[in-house]
Amino acid sequence: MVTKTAVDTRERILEAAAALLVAEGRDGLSTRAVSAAAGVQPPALYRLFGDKDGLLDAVAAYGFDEYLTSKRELGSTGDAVEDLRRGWDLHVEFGLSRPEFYVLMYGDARPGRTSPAAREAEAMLRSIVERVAQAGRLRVSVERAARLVHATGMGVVLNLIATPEAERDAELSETARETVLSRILAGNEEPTGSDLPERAIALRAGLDGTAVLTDAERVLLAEWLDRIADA
Amino acid sequence: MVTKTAVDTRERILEAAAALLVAEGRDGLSTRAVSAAAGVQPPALYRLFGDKDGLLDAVAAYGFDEYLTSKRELGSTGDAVEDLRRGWDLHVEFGLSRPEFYVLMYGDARPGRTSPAAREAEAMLRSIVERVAQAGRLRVSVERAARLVHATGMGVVLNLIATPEAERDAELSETARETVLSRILAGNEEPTGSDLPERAIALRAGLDGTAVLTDAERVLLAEWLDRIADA
DNA sequence: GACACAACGTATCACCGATACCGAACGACT
DNA sequence: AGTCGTTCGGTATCGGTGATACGTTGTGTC
Repeated sequence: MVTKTAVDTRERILEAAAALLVAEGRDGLSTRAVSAAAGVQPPALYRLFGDKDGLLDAVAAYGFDEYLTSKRELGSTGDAVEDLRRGWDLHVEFGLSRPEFYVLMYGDARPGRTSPAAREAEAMLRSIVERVAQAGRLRVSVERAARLVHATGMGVVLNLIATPEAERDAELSETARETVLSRILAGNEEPTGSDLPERAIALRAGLDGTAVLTDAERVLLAEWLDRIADA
Repeated sequence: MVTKTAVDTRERILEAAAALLVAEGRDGLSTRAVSAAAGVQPPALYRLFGDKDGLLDAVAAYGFDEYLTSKRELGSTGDAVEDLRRGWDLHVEFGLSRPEFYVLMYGDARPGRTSPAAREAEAMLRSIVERVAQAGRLRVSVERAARLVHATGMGVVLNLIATPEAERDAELSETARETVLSRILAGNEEPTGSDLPERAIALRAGLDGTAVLTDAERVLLAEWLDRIADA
């Protein structure tokens, strides 16, 4: 048997804490229960994690990383937008399949504080968004796009977690995802056909102010738009 | 002096707890600190609120209701969509001006649980969304619209609260709001002129499927739309 | 082989949520 | 009117928690 290093102890504590979290919920994560389950004395936790909050942060990051590595087949698909969709879905899937860890990451909010695991997730998202921007498909700043996606995704997952499983809206995540994407991506969304009239109406409503078209063109355009709108 | 009823005691406890929450943060809300600040014995809390969680729920609802009554001038404007916007802004404003209460409402998430204050906010939102639907301006179900708005709004506020004040995106809320509204509302938003190119792009993207225009008309229309889009 | 230093384990502190139990005040019934 | 039952408020305390002081043991170094 090789020497038992500090990193081993740390890993063992995190494993025990994660198991305890799944088995007994968040309230079961007392320093005593964790130290007992890991076969360690309470002070060891404080030496390794400094604080109970430090321990919780570490447990959250541990669960998150563990999930990520278990899904490591998620590589880049070459299409940055598709990667963004996958990232969203992976995020939601993590939240729903390991709600205790997700809540640990995002749930106990305190003003001005972000858990390291949440920051990690945010950084991953940002790098994907940056690739979308480099592909020329972003229509807002990387900063804003990342924030919008992150905030919305978090809200959706927390909402789903808080909703009893039977009452959940199965399509909420997808709807929110496409809604946000339609806002941040350059306009290449698929034509649904059904909302074509709305687009025509919207365009027609703002037509008066433009100087791009001549009066005659505008009159004819308006007529066509009305036909599309009434179709 | 009139008789000191139980409801008075309850109110006094909630006031003291709310003050304590603002002054010392959430960790300061111990049963002992609250009971001492309210001039009451610890068991009284359990008689009135049953539980510490019950107390926290009551404090959250107290702070939320107090904020609502302080902003009671927010009546119906007659325009349901405008009311929805105001409701969103009021929600965000509450979260940012009283983050401790907001976090109490939404922050300590637990799987399958929703705080009464959050349910109250959700019910208010749903009634507004129902009025939007009655006005014929909703494009998805009331249920889905309400969930989408609520989840997104919550995500935005929690994100803002977690972000240090100096780094916050001042327009994040408005962007998210309009993004969600654009998804759930039927297309009759006011023309701002500046997003005319987007409308032209949107229309052009869906143009191929329509049989309302002749080929020649479509070619000319596409040309005009490109000019508008590039303006 | 002795020593300095770091890691470990015991014991304990102050505090927390929660409750059992007792006494007093109040109202109802005879 | 007097007794009694019931409900409410107060004392004291229980088990448990986060955190740490301090003695002890092991280890690497000179």
